[in-house]
Amino acid sequence: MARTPLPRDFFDRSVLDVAPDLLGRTLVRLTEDGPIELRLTEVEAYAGEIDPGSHAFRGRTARNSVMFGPPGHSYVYFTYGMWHCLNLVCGPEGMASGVLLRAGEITVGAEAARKRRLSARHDRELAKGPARLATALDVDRRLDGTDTIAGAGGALSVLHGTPPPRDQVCSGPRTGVGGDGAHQPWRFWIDGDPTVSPYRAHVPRRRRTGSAT
DNA sequence: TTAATGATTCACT
DNA sequence: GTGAATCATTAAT
Repeated sequence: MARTPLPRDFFDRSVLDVAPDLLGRTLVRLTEDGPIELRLTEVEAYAGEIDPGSHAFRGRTARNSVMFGPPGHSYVYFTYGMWHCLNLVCGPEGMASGVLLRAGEITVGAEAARKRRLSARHDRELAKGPARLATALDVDRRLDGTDTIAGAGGALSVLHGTPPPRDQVCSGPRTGVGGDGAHQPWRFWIDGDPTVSPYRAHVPRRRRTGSAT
């Protein structure tokens, strides 16, 4: 049961139902170094065009077009000049909602993950944060739009796994999200898990160039 | 331990 | 031109 792939129906629901339900699931990434498996411990929901924190808030663009497509596909974006982040698109199609995969525990293929995460001092830091997770699993824009329901042999898929008891699922404000959507408790994590990333409030960035004062 | 800051490319306005 | 769903490093406590 635990190794049964999640069906398309799983993702074809409200993102606020899918996000907490993804905790404890198994993400499988087939790399050139072999399979890497990850137990999801932290996620965030982004509710499409009604959510100021979502990339889809200002409508469809070349970058976010996958979010407007069918559920169960991956949405990968590039940010801060060097990092990638991995999302799973939720339904219904056209809602442009998705779940950001923020952290997890590498259960298979830690050796392959370490090769890409040389700064990690402990294995629990391999995927402790969304950009670290993407780096550890060798995820970049080439995987944008990948269908995770394609089944075994696909570059990316999600298995049933072992979800935690309901009372171990916590929720709170999303990390690094400012503006009107900042207060929504749309971040979900497994209570007490050592691979969950630390919360960081949104900080407006100062201009690089420009005069003193 | 926590807080502050530079890195570095791309998409969008 | 501006700012970004972040990370690694350094400095301060």
